[in-house]
Amino acid sequence: MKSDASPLAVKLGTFMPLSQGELRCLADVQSSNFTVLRGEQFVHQGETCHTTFIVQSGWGCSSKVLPDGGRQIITFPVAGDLVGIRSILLRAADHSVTAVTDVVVSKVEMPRMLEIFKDFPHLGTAILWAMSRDEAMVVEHLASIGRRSAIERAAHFFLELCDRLKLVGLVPDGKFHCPLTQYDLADALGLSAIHVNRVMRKLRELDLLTVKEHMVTIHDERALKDLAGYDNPEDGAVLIRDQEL
Amino acid sequence: MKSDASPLAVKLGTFMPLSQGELRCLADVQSSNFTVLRGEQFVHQGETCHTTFIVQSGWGCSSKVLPDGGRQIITFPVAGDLVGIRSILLRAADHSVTAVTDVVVSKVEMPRMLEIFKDFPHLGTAILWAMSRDEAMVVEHLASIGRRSAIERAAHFFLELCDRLKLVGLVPDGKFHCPLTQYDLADALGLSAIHVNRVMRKLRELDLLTVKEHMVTIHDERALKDLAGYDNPEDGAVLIRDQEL
DNA sequence: CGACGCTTTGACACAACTCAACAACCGTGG
DNA sequence: CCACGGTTGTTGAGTTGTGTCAAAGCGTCG
Repeated sequence: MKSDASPLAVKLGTFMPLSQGELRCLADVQSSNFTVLRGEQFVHQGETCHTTFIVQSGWGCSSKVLPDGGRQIITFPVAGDLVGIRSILLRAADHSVTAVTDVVVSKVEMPRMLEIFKDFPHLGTAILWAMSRDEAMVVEHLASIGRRSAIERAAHFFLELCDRLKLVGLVPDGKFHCPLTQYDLADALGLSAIHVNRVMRKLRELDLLTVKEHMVTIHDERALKDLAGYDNPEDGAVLIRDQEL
Repeated sequence: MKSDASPLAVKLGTFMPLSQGELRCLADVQSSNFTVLRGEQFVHQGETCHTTFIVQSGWGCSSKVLPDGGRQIITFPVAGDLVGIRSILLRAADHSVTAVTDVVVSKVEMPRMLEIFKDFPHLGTAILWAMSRDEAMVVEHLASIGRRSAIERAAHFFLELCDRLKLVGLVPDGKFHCPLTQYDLADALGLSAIHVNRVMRKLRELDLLTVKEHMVTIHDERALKDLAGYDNPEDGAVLIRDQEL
C-alpha cells in the first residue's frame, strides 16, 4: 500500500490487490478535487443526480427528509466512500448529502463510471463489492433501529464507525475524531438529541466509551461489542476470492 | 405486455421496453422453477450464497436475526422480485430469506447472471435499476422506522406494498391479498405484535384501511397517504431514459 | 374432540419524548 | 477588550407511546 494512495484505493486494496493500471485509473479519476464547505449540500433529494462523488477527506451526511420535516440520517460518508452511486440509474436522488465538515471530493460523471466498468471489470467488481458492503450496512442500520434499544444502537453505531474509519487508516491510536453533534447522532439513531445525551452519559458511566472534544475513545471493546450485539463485518462483508468470479 | 410474461418481465417492462431477445433471455433463465414450501428457509444468513432467486409467485420474507434473538424483516419479496442478489459479491449472506407462503422461484447462479450482464447489457441495466429501486425502498424503510410513529409506519408499509404489488398486477380490484401475520408485520415495522394489533384497529376505526381474511382494502387512499407522509415512488424511482445512458 | 396458531383485549411498566432551564463554548462585532 | 447571540451539551420533571404480561376468543387441522 503506497502512502500516497487515495483512501478509496486503500479501501479497495484491503480486499483485493489492484494492478498498476487499476491504480492509475483510480488516481486519474480522482485527479481533480474540490472542496464542499461545511454545511453545504451537494446531493439534493428529489433532484436528478447522475454523478458520483468520491470522498477524499472530511465527513458528509447522507440523509432523507420526511414530509413532516423529520430527518433520518442514512450514513456518514467519510474518506474512501462513494456517494450517490445508487441514484445513478434513478431519475432523482432519494436522499440528500450534506457536508458535516469541509469535505474534499472528486466528481465522477455517469459515463465515466460506465467506462470504468467496461475497461476495468476487475476494478468494477471491487466497486460493486463496496456498494454491496454499503448496502449491507444500511440493512444492519435498519435492524439496529428496529430492534435494538437506544444504548445498544449507540454502541453499535460507534463500533461500526470505528471499523469503517480503520479501513482507511483514520483510527491511528485506538481513538478517532468524530465531528458529529448529538443532534446528528439523534437523527442517525432514530432518537431525540436529549436522549442521545443521556445514552452517551450511560456509556461513559459504564466505562465503555467516552467522547471528549470530538475524540471518541473506546475503553472496553469486548464489553461494548457484547452490549451492542456486534458482529465483525469481516465475517460477512469479505469479497469472495478472485477465482470464484 | 404478453399475458404469459413472467412477473419480472412485466415489472422490468413497465420501465423500459424489452426486445424479443431480452424477453427470450428472461424466459430462458426462468424456464426451470421449483417450489419452496411455506416456512422453509432458502437463503441462510451467514452462509455463502452466490445464487439469486427470481420469485414467480408467493411471498417470501427477507430478515436479519440479531445476536439477542430479535428479528428484523427487511422486505417481503413477491412475484417479480430478485432475492439475494446483493450477497453475490459477499462471502456470506447478510440476511435470511424464508417462504411465508409456498413460493415458486427460479434459481440463477452467479456465472449465469454475469453472462446476462455481458450479453444483454440493456437488460443488465434494467436489473441494476430494479436493484437500485430495492435499495431505495430499504432506505425509505429505515426512515420509516427511525422517524415515523407506529401508525404512520403501518400506513406507509401498506401503501408501499400496494404499489409494489400493482407493478406485477396483483391488485386487480383495489384490494390485495396479504398472507402476513401480525407477528410478521411487527418484525417488519420494529414494533411488538400486540401493538401492531392496536395500530391496525386504529386504522380500521379511522376508516382508512381494513384487513379481513388476509385481504387488505384501502378505503381512503388520500387520507392514508397524508397520514403516512407517502411520496409516490414514481417521483424518484423511475428509470432514466435510454438515451441518457 | 383437543391442540395449535393467530387475533384481540385489558392492566401495567418502562423506555423514550417533550418541555424548560442552564452552562459552556464559539465567533462576531461594538 | 468585553458583550452578545448562536450552537452545543447537560440535567430535571412530567408525559406518552410502546412494550410486557396475562388471558380469552376463535378459527383450523389433525
